[in-house]
This record gives sequence, structure tokens and C-alpha cells, in this order.
Amino acid sequence: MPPLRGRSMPADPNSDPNYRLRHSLAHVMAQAVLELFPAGKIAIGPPIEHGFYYDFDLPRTLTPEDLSEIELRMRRIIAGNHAFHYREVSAEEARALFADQPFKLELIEGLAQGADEYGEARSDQAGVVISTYTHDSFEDLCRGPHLGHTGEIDPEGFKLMSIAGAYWRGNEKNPQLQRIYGTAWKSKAELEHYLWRLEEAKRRDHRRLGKELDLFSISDAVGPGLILWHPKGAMIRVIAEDFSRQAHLKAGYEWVFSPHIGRAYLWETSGHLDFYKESMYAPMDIEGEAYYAKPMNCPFHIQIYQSHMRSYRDLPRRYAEYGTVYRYELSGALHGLTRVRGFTQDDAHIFCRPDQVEEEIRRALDFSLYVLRSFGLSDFTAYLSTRPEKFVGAVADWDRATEALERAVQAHDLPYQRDEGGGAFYGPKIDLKVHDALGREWQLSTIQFDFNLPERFGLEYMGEDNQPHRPYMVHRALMGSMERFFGVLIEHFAGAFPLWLAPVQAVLIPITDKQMAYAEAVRARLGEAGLRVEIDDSRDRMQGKIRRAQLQKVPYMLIIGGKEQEAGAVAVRMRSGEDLGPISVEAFVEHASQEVARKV
RNA sequence: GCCAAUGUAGCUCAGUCGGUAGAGCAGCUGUUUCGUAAACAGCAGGUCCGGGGUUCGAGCCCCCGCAUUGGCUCCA
Repeated sequence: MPPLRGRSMPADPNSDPNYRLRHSLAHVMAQAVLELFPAGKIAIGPPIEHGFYYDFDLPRTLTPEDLSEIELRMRRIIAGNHAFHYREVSAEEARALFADQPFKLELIEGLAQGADEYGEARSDQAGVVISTYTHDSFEDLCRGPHLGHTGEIDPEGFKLMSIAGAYWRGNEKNPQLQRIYGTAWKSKAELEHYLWRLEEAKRRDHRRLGKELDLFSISDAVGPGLILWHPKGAMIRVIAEDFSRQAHLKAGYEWVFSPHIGRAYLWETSGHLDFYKESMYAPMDIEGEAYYAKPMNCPFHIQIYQSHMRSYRDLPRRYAEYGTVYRYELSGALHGLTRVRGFTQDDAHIFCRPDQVEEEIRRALDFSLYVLRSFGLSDFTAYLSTRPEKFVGAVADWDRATEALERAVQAHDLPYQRDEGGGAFYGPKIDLKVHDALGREWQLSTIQFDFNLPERFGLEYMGEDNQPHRPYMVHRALMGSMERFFGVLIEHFAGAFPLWLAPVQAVLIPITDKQMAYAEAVRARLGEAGLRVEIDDSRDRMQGKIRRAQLQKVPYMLIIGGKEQEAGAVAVRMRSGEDLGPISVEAFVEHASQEVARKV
């Protein structure tokens, strides 16, 4: 999840004011690379979110020094003020032009057969045109559009960022190419702003802050992708879990627990061993029988549902659990807390009657937004994924479910996008992505119908008509996984957690050790009031103690000198640097308690 | 998993041409008792990621692993 790095998804030429610039720079870069490696083969080079890339097959692997050389050549080409010329060619002409460019030939064949440049079938088969753009000595198969000429590019507004391996057409069975990423902006100032944002993101990186603030670690001895929660990180998790659990109970959920492993039979019935096996760990043998670590909690909740006969009057049933699951992830995909191999979902499964679906979805979405907003996240986009080509269940059920999802989103006036055909084979879903303080998007919540498992397990309830009926089943996770959610919170707050979440809410700073006994008494009083407080009893000077507390991003520093001790007070410094001056201990308790209750 | 880069003290990092392993912070000890982001001094701290090889000699060169980082792919 490098959220600031451009995604491979091409930007839109109409809505993105930088599209032409970035696309043109991709061509300029390809020319520069071919100057350096005349035998090089070029693949594709689209504009992306913050820049552009181009994929190459080159006689040797690139080094970071090559990037400077390529940049130099690019600036030289830009200075030539070369115009971009568009022309349309026939398939034969195109084949001749790119006779020594095998990737281009493959693209041309695709175009000739009505596919687009990514090899996807196009809906508008009729209007397939093969075109090229030429500037200076470089001609590329390209749909455009481009700038008028290279002189429109600010030579100080772009920078080549990195080299990465990328499979031809993103398929790991295809040859691996070398991809050069660049970022490009209208001006040097914009580029610098972008680079500053990258630095800021680095400063907030949860992996860095996790170490600096002693929140969590990952040990080689334990294994990659497996998280150790240190006391301070665990404190935050416990607060978040307690808050959310109470909220669930108030919202009509029933709390359940389920084990970490289950028999092969369970996973055969659920179908996980058919369609999810690549993500599951090898089974363990228990008295000759295979057991699997759970990659999902649903089959267990289903067993609870099925433990006795359900009446239509019993529904809906909402089972919630912090369920720890294990999923195999490719080693190269692991990333801090946001992509791990063992994680705990704030999972729930709702079993309901068809006539309750609308209400249940609305409640689930309301609840999800309430919980996320409580954690200071307020900027959301919803993604509605609809029925794919391959699916299970009845079309009527899909339509009803999809409409319920859409109406729930609309009721909240949330910005949302439809991903037509993007649902899983077993049901439509809404994903909520949140935007953090830097505007980066993170997927957390998901509300997902399942028409598969009720069928496979033969779920039933007895209806008013004394006939068995199949319930609807909805999976949902709000924070998603505690690990990822924690990572997002760390980065969102840059480690400066709001008071209610801060693992240490205040540090008492005695100026000399004459105040130590008084500090101890103050701590006892604050602890009694439910505040998490430490005394800095090191032999540092006050300045040193303040600095340490600042670096640990502790919300309050309570300075205690002779004057405060006389007055039964503490001198309050906030981590913003603001000095509230001396106030009585009781006044501070009141002030802090209110702030905790407000969750800000 | 694949491509590339990286891996040196708890942390951040330096280490030249292959020739006795370094700094700052953190830790420990001593001195200092101080009013809003670092008191002073000393001490200790190493499987240079692991294993093999080349060499008189390897942190440095070669090979094989492991881990991390950036991508590809995938996702809570």
C-alpha cells in the first residue's frame, strides 16, 4: 500500500489536467532509454496518478545511476521543443513500423482484433483505430493524447523515482520487464510539494512510529507478517476493542468466540478448500484427522447459528467476534501492519429474513460510520460492487441485495462509485475506504452479502408458514483488521493519538526530586480518576524530561515544582507546546476527563 | 513467489584500495537538584544477517540461504 506512489490504473485524459504532460514524458523517457540501449524493447508507458512509467526489456538491469543519465537525456530532448505528431496507420503499416518491437507487435495484433492496449476486449469493436505519436526521432504506438510539443514540459517539474520489476501485462507467467517510475508536475514548485508529501508520509510511516513509540514489532524469530503488540500498542488496541465491543452490544449484536482451527470437513463444506486454498496454511494432523487454521470466521458463526432450530421470530441474529485468522500472503506482499499473515478481524455475521435485509444493511452502514467517526476518521468513499459474470444464487436475490446496499449508501450522502461486475461470486458488497490526514485512501470496512454459504451449509429458519426458509447472510467488518486499523490510526494521527486512545495520557515531571513524593500523590489521584499517567523520575533536567515526553507524543506534561506543590497544582504543558500554566489537580482531572469523553 | 536494492551496537548511520570495527542517541555509573524540546564526565556495548568459498588476510570480492525495502500480483 504505498498510497502516494502512482497506481498502474491510468489516469483519465479528460479529468486529469496532468494527463498529457505525464503521457508525453513517458514517451520522452522511452526515447532517452532507447538512446542508451538501442537494442532495448519497449512495452507500455501510461500516465498514472502522480506521474508515469514505462516498461522495458533491456540487455542489462538498470542501476540508480542510469536514472540520472536518463533524466539528463530527457532534459536535452525536452529542450529541443519537438512537436508531437499524430498519425493513423493500417495494421500492416504498424507491423512494419514496429517490426523489431515484439511487445508492440503483440499490442497491434490485439488492436487489430478489437482489444484495447491492456489486452482487454473493447465494447466498441467498431471504432478501432491504430495510431502513433512521433516526436523528435521517437515514434510510439499510441492513442494519445499528448502535449503540443516538448517545450510545454517544465524540465525541472519531473523526477525519475524508482526501478521496479513488472510482468508484461501484469501476469506472472509473462516475462518480467524493468519498469521506470517517474513523477511529473506542471512546475518545479508542484514537484517539490509532492516530494514534501512523500517525506511527510515517511515521517508518519507506522513502521517507523511503531518502533519509535514502542507500539509493536515483528521478530525474525517469530516470523514475517506476524505482529507482536507491545504494551503501549496493546493498550490502544484494548481501548479500541472495549469501545467497539460495547458499541456492538448496544447496537444489537451478540458477542461470540470461536476456535482458531477447524476440521477439514468444515472447510470442505464451506468451499474454502476449493476456492481459497492458496491462502490457507497446510493442515495439522490431530489423531489422524486434518485440521486447518482458520482464514475466516464465517463457518464457525454458521455452526453457532445451526446449533439449534431457528424461528423467523429469532431473526435477525447478529454474531460478532474479534476473530483471529491466518492467511498465506506472498512474502513480497507483506507490509508492516497493513499486510500481514495473522490478523484479528472485528468480524460479524448477520443472519436475517429477506424482508429484514434493507433495515439490516442500513443499520450496518450507520454503525460502521459511527464507529469509524469515533476514531476521528471522517472522510469516506463507498464502493459498491455488483454481480459478476460468474455467480451463485438467484438473480432476484442479487438485485434485492444490491438495491439495499445502494439505498443505504445514498441515505448517507456518501460519495460512492459502482464497480459493475466487481462483486465476489457469492454476493454484492459495499467497501468503505477512508481518507486519512494526508488524503490517502485505505480500505477498512466491508459489508458483503453471501448467497453461497447459506446454501452450502443448508441454513434454514422456520417461517410463519411453518415451512423452512433460507436466511440471508451478511459478513461485515468495520475496522477490518485490528492490525491494519492500528496502522491507519498511527499514520492518520502521526502517532499523536487523541487523549482517549493515548497509551500514556500524561507524564508527571518533577523539577527536582524534592517534589517526588508529591508527584507520587498526584499520580495516585489521577490514576484513581482513570487516567494513564507516568512519573518521569529520571535524573534529567526538566527540559530533558519535556523533550522525551514530546518525542513520545504524550498529550499532557504536568510540571511539578515547589510552587505547584505548595498550591496542590500542576503546571500543564500540552504536546502542541501550549502552556496552560498552573491549575489545581482537581481541575486537571475534570479537564482531562471531559476530553476523554469527547474522544478528541 | 518474481525483479531490484539493502542488511554493521537496542536505534539512526559512517567505515576509503581487501590490512587492528567507529560516531551520535539510548543504557549503566558518578557528579549536578535545575522552571517549559537534550546538564557534565566516565564506562560498557559487535555472530559486521546466516552458511560456504577465494585470499597470507574478508564488514568489503564470489556462491547459496534468510530478512527488510520499493515494485509486480493479491487483499482485511
